[in-house]
Amino acid sequence: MPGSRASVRKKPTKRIRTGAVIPKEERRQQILKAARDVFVKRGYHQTTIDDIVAAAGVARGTYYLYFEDKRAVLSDLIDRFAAQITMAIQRITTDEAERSVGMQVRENIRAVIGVCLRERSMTKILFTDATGVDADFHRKLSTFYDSVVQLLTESLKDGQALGIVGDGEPRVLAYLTVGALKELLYQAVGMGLTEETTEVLTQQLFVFLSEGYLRVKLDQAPQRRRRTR
Amino acid sequence: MPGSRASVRKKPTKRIRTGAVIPKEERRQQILKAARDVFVKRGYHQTTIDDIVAAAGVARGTYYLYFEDKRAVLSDLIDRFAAQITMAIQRITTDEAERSVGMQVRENIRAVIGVCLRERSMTKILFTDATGVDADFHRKLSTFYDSVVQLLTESLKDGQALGIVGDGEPRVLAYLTVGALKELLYQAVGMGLTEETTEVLTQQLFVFLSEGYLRVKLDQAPQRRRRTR
DNA sequence: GCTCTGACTGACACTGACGTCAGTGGCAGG
DNA sequence: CCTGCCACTGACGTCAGTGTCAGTCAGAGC
Repeated sequence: MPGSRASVRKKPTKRIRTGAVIPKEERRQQILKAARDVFVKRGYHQTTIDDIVAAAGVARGTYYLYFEDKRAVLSDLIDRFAAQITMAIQRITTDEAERSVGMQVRENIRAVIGVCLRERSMTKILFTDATGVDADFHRKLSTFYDSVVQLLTESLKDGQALGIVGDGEPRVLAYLTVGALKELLYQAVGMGLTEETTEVLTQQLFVFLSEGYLRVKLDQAPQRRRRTR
Repeated sequence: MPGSRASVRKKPTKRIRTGAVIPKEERRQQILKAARDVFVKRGYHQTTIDDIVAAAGVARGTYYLYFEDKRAVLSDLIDRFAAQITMAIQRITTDEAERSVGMQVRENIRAVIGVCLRERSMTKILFTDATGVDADFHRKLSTFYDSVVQLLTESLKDGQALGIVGDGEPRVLAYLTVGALKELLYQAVGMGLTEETTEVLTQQLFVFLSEGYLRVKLDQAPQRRRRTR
């Protein structure tokens, strides 16, 4: 097989567009941005490398100078987005007097919603494409989710010890919370809601976490504490 | 191109396995079941038709006798599953005295969780693969979700009129509820929980919807009713 | 026993996406 | 002006997966 590729290559047509020479990192960004846009429009699985390079205005070969394959761009995009979300979350403290726990919780909700509404494209990609790519990718994603859930779970456990959080399996409560938030964001982004609605959504979720919404008497099932009001 | 396929076909090797002749519908089920199992194991996008027919123990050609393409099996599987879920949900009535609204809500939660834990594979497929297949499929899925959300939204609206449901935008509350349930199910299935945990999960979600879990004073934000306890 | 039917089979032709790499040209340094 | 460098280009070979269809065979009907 060595050297057997002695065939004459047709010279690459006439004109070579030769995009302006551009700082490395900038070109990388250019491709990432293009990929993101195409992913949102067509969906990750429907997208081909050709789609991406066409959108980025570079040649197929250039793409492979910056990324291993299609997964690599997605991976990079998700990493950055996950980092943004992680950074938006602040660990809750009980000792600092100026910001009550309630305020801190609210602040976290607000921050996450803010990031997701600011990065609408990425939010959509995270929820609709990042899932079901392949086993490796799934592991990566799970790790991210787990870290969020883990943090939340611990906070809830602490909260329970302090009587700030009602009872229930902390991990389950964490899932319920994250699930509610995810769906809210997914739908918000899908409906085209922008950053301006952050406040409203934050409030709704906060109230939901604080008091639920069912005001109903259970006549037969085991009655739980506090049904008076 | 017409007739140009005049080449001699090699006779299909020696032995033709020729699976027993079997009632049409049965064979269809056989393929569906095999597809489901493979989808769960490899994920929809990683699965090829060859994987499916190998698992089903039929020939490639047979597959195309029963399904248009790969999407078609998935579509069929999801349709059946969606139907099961839809049927599990009972519209809530306020007039019948014997089963309180609370019980009916609980019953619905229990039923949905029951179906999903009984059909673990399908639950996993629905949540991890059904998303991001293609535009048409996405529309189909959205229609299903929307019908569920719509039903829930209307129920919540009715509930608010009766004072059974706290205030808040009904549609948003519906999203929060569905989101919480989805995540709970996804994680439960992922952790290998079985039908036996239905009761526990139902209880947790019900309590969550009834009273949330945050028991915290908001010192600065607009105070909402009922913070005493 | 013979024929006819139709479910079933699997080799084949085809396609579309992939990753490569020989070649191009702008530019910095001599 | 020349030369070497290197970011960039795009045509090419490859291949995995698809859908088809000529061919096979089991069993029903005569």
